[in-house]
Amino acid sequence: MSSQTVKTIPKRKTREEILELSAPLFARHGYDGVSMRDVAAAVGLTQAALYYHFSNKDQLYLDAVAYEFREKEAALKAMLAGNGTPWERLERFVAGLARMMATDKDFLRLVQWVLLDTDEARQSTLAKQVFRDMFVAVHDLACELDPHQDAHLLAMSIFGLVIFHFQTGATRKFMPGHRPHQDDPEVLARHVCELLRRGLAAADGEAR
Amino acid sequence: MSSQTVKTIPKRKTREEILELSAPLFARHGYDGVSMRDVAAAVGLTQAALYYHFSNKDQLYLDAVAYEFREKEAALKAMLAGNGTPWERLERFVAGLARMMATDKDFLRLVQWVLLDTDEARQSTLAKQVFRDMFVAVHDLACELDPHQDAHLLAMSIFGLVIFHFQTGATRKFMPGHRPHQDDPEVLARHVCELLRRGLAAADGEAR
DNA sequence: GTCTATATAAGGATAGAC
DNA sequence: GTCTATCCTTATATAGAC
Repeated sequence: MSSQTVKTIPKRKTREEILELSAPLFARHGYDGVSMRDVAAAVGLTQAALYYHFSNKDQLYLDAVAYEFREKEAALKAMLAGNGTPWERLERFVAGLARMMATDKDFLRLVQWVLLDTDEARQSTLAKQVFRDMFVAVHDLACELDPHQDAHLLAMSIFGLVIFHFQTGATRKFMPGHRPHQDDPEVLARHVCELLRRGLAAADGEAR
Repeated sequence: MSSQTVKTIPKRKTREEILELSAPLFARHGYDGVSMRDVAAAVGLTQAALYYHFSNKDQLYLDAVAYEFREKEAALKAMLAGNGTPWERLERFVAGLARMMATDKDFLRLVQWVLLDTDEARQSTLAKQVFRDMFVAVHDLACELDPHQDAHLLAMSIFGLVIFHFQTGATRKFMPGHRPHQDDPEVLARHVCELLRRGLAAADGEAR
């Protein structure tokens, strides 16, 4: 029945599929490490078809990264929403961020690529788009936690404490004192929160 | 007079020059972002000449990174040597690392590229070669600072607190609360040491 | 040691049929 | 929307002269 072309249903499906399948490629190999041929092969199309959906490789990359980041936006915001004391919210955020970094390696790697990007325009676009909201929220939280500190530095330190552990994930296992349970995001979150709360002062009265 | 060929004098000069000039290129654009043509142009040779000194691009890259890392090794070790209380040594190290990261952007970027490398062999080689000695020293220092904590996690946190600030250097200026003096390595070092010493407990008796 | 010239492959991108 | 076919550029690497 119905010889009429049923073209209203699968509309725009391909474009999203391209973004979804190319994002992991860019995450693993970076912009220069992925060719249009690679993307086409992953999606199951020819190169030429990609140019129907995106004007060029740069645009495809930019959209793929933005797509991946948009996917994470809701989750990231949820971590910082809600109520409770500043410390409770900090603990919730640190635990959530750690869990996300442990779970979605591609997202972490895309962040790293963006940080290494030398294209000013591309970097500022993506930075503002992804990092800014996130940073603002943590920045405000930092203000509440300790009004006397530099909130900018403190917010960055909070991110760094969590993210750096996962950035070094692959090389950490060659370092002394490594034990598997340190890869557990909950263990890391506890470590970070404890450090933020009291520093090293918790220990016995070691020299100053 | 000696008609014998006097080949002992200018030996190996070109090879080192290639390494010295290509390392900044790889630092800025990564392995895939630099072609043999680029390197040749930077050194003032033709592509073909590069293959006299290195068997292929991979080897050139590996040697260039190792060369750059070896250059930094002495400076890094000096930071951790010497005597004093653990806290004094920590402060000296944090300040030195911050200054190095602020000064030598190329070195920082090479570290980031290595962390993103998906080639297991290449990564483990470089990681052990550069990071390990460094990490061991900080790890031992962490043990002295607080024997009750996980020294592995603590050492990584110390690195992360310093390095992450510089990794985000280019994007930090788009974030709220940014002021130029935060880029000063001394300011950062003080912030990090203060955080490590007392955490946020320094503030007034905020909740918990 | 470095050059010129070239082989061979891979890359981004477009034209035009269907 | 997707294909085939193709163009042009850039890339790694080698051969052989000097």
